[in-house]
Amino acid sequence: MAKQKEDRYRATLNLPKTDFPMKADLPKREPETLARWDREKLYARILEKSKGRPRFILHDGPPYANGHIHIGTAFNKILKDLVVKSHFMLGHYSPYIPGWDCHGLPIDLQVEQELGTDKEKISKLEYRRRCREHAQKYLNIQREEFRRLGCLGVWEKPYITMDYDYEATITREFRKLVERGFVYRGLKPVFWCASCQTALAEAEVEYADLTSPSIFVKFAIADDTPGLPPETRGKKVSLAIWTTTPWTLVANLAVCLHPDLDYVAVQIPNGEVLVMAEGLVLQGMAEMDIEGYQVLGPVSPRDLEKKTCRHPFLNRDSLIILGEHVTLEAGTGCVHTAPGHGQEDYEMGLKYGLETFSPVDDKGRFTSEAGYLVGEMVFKADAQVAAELQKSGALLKSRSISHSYPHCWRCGKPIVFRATPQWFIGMEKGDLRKKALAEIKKTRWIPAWGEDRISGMIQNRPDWCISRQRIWGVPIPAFYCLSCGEVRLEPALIEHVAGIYEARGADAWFELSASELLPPGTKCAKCGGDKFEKEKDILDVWFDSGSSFAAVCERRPELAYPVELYLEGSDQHRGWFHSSLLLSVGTRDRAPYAGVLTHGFTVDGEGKKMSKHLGNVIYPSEVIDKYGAEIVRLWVASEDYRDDIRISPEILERLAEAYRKIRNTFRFLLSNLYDFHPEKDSRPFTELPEIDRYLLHRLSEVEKRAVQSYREFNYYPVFHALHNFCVVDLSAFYLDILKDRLYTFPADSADRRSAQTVLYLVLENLLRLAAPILSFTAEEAWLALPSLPGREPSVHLALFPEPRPEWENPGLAETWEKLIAVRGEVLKALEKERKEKRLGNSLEARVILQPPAELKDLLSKYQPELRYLFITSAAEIGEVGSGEGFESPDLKGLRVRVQKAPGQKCERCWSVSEKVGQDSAHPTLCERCLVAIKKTLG
RNA sequence: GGGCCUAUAGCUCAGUUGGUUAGAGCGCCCGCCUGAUAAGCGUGAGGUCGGUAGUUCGAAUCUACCUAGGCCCA
Repeated sequence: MAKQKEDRYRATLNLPKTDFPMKADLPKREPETLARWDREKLYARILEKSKGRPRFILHDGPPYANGHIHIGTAFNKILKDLVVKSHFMLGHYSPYIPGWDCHGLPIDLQVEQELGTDKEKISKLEYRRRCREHAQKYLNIQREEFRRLGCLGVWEKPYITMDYDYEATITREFRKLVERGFVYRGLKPVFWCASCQTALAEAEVEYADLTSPSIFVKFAIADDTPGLPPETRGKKVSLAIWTTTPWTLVANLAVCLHPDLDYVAVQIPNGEVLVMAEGLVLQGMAEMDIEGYQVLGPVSPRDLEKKTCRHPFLNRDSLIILGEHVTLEAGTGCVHTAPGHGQEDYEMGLKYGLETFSPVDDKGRFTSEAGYLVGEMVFKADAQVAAELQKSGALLKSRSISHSYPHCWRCGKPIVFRATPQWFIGMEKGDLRKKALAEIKKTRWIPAWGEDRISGMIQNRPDWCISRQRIWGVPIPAFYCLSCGEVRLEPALIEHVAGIYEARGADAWFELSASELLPPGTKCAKCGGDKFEKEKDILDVWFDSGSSFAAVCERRPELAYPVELYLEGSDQHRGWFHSSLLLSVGTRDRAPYAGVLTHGFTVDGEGKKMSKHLGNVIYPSEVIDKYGAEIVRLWVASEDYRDDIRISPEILERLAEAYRKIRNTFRFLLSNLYDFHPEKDSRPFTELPEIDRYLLHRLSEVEKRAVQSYREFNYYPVFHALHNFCVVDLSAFYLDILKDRLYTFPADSADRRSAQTVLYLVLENLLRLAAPILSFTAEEAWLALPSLPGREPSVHLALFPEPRPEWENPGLAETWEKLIAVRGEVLKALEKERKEKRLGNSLEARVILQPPAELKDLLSKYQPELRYLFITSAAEIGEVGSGEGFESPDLKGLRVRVQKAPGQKCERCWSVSEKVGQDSAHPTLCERCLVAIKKTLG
């Protein structure tokens, strides 16, 4: 209590007081808050409280249960949390059920690698058990990582695609598609390892240099084919093609030209004519060692379309087709096309109705369809094909080259591209493509260009190949008759299997025999046989996650179908949005969502992709350890997610600074509310001083802006509005001016209580507005608010502030904005004096204003307020001679003179007054403080 | 190579239907205060709007091309 001499009156001031720490200590405090939320079952209470309100469902896109989360995953989850929390506070029922995608290749491959050669020793069932374990392990890890970010949701009961129930639903959704006739079996080329006798996924293929034959071959065409120049008449004309896989010529069905490239007919010394792309003549002739050739004239590729050429050594024709994939990079511009042996070839084959011809068996040997080459290994057949070409005179040139070629990552052998039977969902069946496109139009895409993007993809995509030759997934529930080979893919049988899955999961497919999986007494409809074999393929994982609207939204009582929003990165236009749309349209004739929001990808400070190689990777765990999850949340809220999202040490440092400013503002507000009881001390709005009402006007503007932005899923305007309000309106203006009133006026005076009324309202409302973003800090400050019965025990149980029309006062705002502009000029004048070393603290000053005509009335009217507004000891209206004082460059005609304020500095309030010393009992106090302490001391 | 998208001060963002010296906050420089103190306040300096060429009386804002970057295909 014993104050120093110069602090005699300190005890009579109402200085700020609070336990709310300036230092956030987020990495330490956040886990404590999370634990408390857990204990108090905060999320259950939120759901309970909002039950019955209009639903707003954000359906979670399941991340893949593999590895730790990265900064992009964190961004995505926090963005979802902003949507969900803000919609709760907007007055919705917005339950969030997180999910995980558990089946699929990445886990399958990882488990396979971990097993190494042990894979051969264990059963498929045991293998799947290990995959399940792996998925569960990472699901648990990621769940903790997501929770640590402060994201709320039903974490104890998420949806999991490997749950038995979910697996049964996948199978039932598949059944519906079968029922509706979307599913068919067809051929499609896949990577095939002849040594392992297995199909390979893209990820299982490694590229390495390989020496291959490089041959140029003639495909003869009639000399009177339209599109050829007249000079070719009577000559032997051929399309020249180039290939590095001669054996695939056996399966050649077409030669492809680019519709828009220039082609020419070239006569070579033996009198024959070759057709090739003009841009490749020079290079091609050199490679074929042909000299002395002569270009006869242009060839029109479009005229050649659907004409035929002659297979070089088999007794059949090949079709001439057009494709945009043809390039001038190598070869001749005429591309040998074997639909059974190449992806582009396959697609071109579909387009032109060619057979997916692939006369090669599992072991990489030609089948009888290949005629005399039957039984021959395809790579070994290269030489025989070359010999055949030589014999028929179609071989232009043969040499060998070294190039990059796909190899099996297990056995290291070169692989082949080979057509195998696969299961498909037909895009044209039941107008699937058309219906999907129509549904896209009805959906709200945020940003709007998402519509073009996904429409383009749906427009151009081939049929969906849904079969995968792996183990870790949901089996395709087809059966094959062992005696006649007939395929059985029937709704009733599928439904039977789905029923089994409910109790035992899809493992049952591997555990039970075909007869155990089929209803008793099932017989082959064709041959009457009763022995069946199970399909070996599983479903594409996109089928799993794409079924979530059925497995989750329709089945969880708190959710519904369709939902309001799907929200993921823009890669999901090809992924989850896409598969969900096709499955939902295929089974229910509508999109599963009313809206789809996409965000960009996280990149570094320069806008470059993050990679270990570049050393620019930022890990969420590191940011959390250094700054806290709150800063990650602030980052998510501060960036415009429509574009790529940048993150760098500098960005984080800036955000940490912005955070400190906001936190300190909260703290300062709290520290001046220690003796304020909202119920009994609040002053009526109409009796508040003008500046207080002006501040509430500003607050209502910020509220409107922020709430509107939340409604539109725009978060960075909220961040900017809150930050700017704290910095500009509060810290630099209102609070700075208010200190005098808060500290020096009697504690219970109307003036001080008015100020506190505003501070309380400002803080209480700012915390609500900040809560979705600064979930930890808003809660911490909320709990430090002066107590008020009936207030929600957590800020996350509160709603956003209601609009306050009575606070809005544009006329008042206009007046005060003018005063603030004058204030700015006065501050410049004061700063000028300070530079001249004539002034330190502004309270040493008296300012004299000479206003221009348009400000004269205003400033005269507010003259008594001005000294407080400027935080000087006096402010008067008067004459300032030209050339004297400070002339405002912005407010034309405003002149400001700064003088030393006359009198002495009051020991208590520090302002300078000529009336200091009037009372001999308090010789160091000014007139204002005399009044104040008499009230305070009684 | 194709589809979709992005490009305003060191950072995060504003810039209505093209029209006076392109704005805000932060950061930075310098200074003040010491009753928000690992705080608070103030002044100031920084962009010609990714580049080029057009349309126009006039463009950051419209068009074309180019460059850089991102996602998805190939």
